[in-house]
Amino acid sequence: MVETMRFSEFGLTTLKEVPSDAEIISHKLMLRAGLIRRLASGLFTWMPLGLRVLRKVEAVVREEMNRAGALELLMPAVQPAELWQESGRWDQYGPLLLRMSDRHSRDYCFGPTHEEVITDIARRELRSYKQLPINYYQIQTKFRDEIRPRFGVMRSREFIMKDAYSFDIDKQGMEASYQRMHSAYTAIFERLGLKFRVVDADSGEIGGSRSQEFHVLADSGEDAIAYSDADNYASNIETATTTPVAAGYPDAKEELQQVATPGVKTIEALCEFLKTDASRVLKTLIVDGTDGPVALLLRGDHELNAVKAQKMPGVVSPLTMASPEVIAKATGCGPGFVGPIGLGMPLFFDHATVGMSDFVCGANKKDMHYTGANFGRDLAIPTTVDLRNVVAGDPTPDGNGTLSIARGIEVGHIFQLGTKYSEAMSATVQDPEGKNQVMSMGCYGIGISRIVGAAIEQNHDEAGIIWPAPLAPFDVVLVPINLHRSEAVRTAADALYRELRERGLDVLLDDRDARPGVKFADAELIGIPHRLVISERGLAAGELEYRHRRESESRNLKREDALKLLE
RNA sequence: CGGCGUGUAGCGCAGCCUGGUAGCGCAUUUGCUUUGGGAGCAAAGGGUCGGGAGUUCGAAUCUCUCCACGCCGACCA
Repeated sequence: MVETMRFSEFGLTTLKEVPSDAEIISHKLMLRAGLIRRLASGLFTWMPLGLRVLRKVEAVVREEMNRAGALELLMPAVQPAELWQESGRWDQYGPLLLRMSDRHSRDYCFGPTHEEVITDIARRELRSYKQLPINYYQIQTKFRDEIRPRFGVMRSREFIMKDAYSFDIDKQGMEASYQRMHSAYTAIFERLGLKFRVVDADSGEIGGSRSQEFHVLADSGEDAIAYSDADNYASNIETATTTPVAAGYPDAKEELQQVATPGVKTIEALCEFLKTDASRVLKTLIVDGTDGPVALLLRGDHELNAVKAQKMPGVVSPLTMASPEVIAKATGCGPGFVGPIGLGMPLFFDHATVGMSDFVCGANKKDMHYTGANFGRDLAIPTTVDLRNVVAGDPTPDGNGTLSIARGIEVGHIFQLGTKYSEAMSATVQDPEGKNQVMSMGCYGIGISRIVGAAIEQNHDEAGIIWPAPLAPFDVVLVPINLHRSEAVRTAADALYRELRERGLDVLLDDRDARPGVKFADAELIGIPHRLVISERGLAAGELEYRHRRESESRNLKREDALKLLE
């Protein structure tokens, strides 16, 4: 049966008004253009038009993965708890993991990722180093019970992901496999026509050593990335570092003084109250530690970086701010008035506190702060560590460039896992000497459904979506004017429709008995790259009116020239 | 998980304060007119007013409770 590409039979309903819960542009446009419909929080149906786009993304990903030598398979979405207990993640993963049990009260989860399953496959299938390297991948529905699903398919709970897992005999092999995926990912995002950037990243829950993220650049992105074109440095803000600008400490000019600051608990309020700047305030954050609370000290205008902080010795991970009760017990005052002077707990000072003098900090007494505090006099000069988020203008780690900050949507993430899972689950092969070796793994994800949203964030205008050609649900839309009244238009439209399809193009024929304005508006909303208008007027002149979705003016072309343009 | 907010026709909303048996726009259906940028006129269909309980002669409206959804926060001294 021939696939229907006639608008009247396509079951597409577009919306003039947007459901009020849509926040970002891609979510709004996906609903208006009829790509998706929401079922429940974080759950979406892909409607026929949206599914076509999703399939196009999959096709590109699949082609490039195959080209890179990866093997496609399909694992179950539902996974037994035993495997997760074996890797230790059943207890570690937390509420993001959707757990369930069957009629025999056996525990399962809906897979948020598949390291355990693939490692189980690998330890059963792979016996010899001769079978390596090998890279398995799948395109699968995943479920993560997100704290707060939002932005449509960008942060949904159920989503489609391409995940790949490489197995090598040793670290060198793993690094080569990783590099191959790095290249494949670069090829994928280039082919999809998206502006993206590769950045260093934290490996988080998954674990392992090296990891990099692929970000589609968009202001609505949930991640901040720090980069410098001067020396090619790029990192997620979670892991971005800078060079400590190690100045000495200026001599103290002020005396240490206690001042009453009743009810002044925030840096902002403190600056207002004391008429000073946040950069002249030392802020003290108390977090839970393995042996009681720990203090983290930052310049007042800097933000704590949780990923860095939870790596400090004695700090619990994930990072948890100490409760007011704990703070009161440890400091004798409530939150808002804590300072490092005379504070009896481990102190970690951020690099950027070096060089602070005559600063303001809490006095460890309710409603009191110190002014004129100085290192070397009021408290010892500390060794400093990296605790904060970098900010625009900071030098790059090697000091050759300056950091800029951009926002991105994480669409790909590649990891060098090493032996974390293979060791826990005894995934070994025999090496040439006949000894069992634990395999080295890599894992590589691409958010298929998220890419659709990300592409729209990057490609739209007031009228609607502007698909990059490789993602477009249709290549061409035919808009016949007065189709239902003009025999000539109908004949020409049908002929053109057949001819273009024979040439292998995805053609949408807008055969609705609607006014031209309605058809134009819908064609623009759903973002088809090429538009051909067929009218009696044009036919008389042997011409078709052509307009590319990115162009603002249409032009009349001879039929043959128009066809050539679409090749 | 905490704070705030919202649930009334497929979608967007009004009505709720001050209780009296539900309305507007878009969409849908029919007819006529119109036909190159989201047409006009006329008519029609479509609602357990999120669920339950209560107050009342009477509840979309007041009270309680549950549910769903959204926004903000969970980075702060």
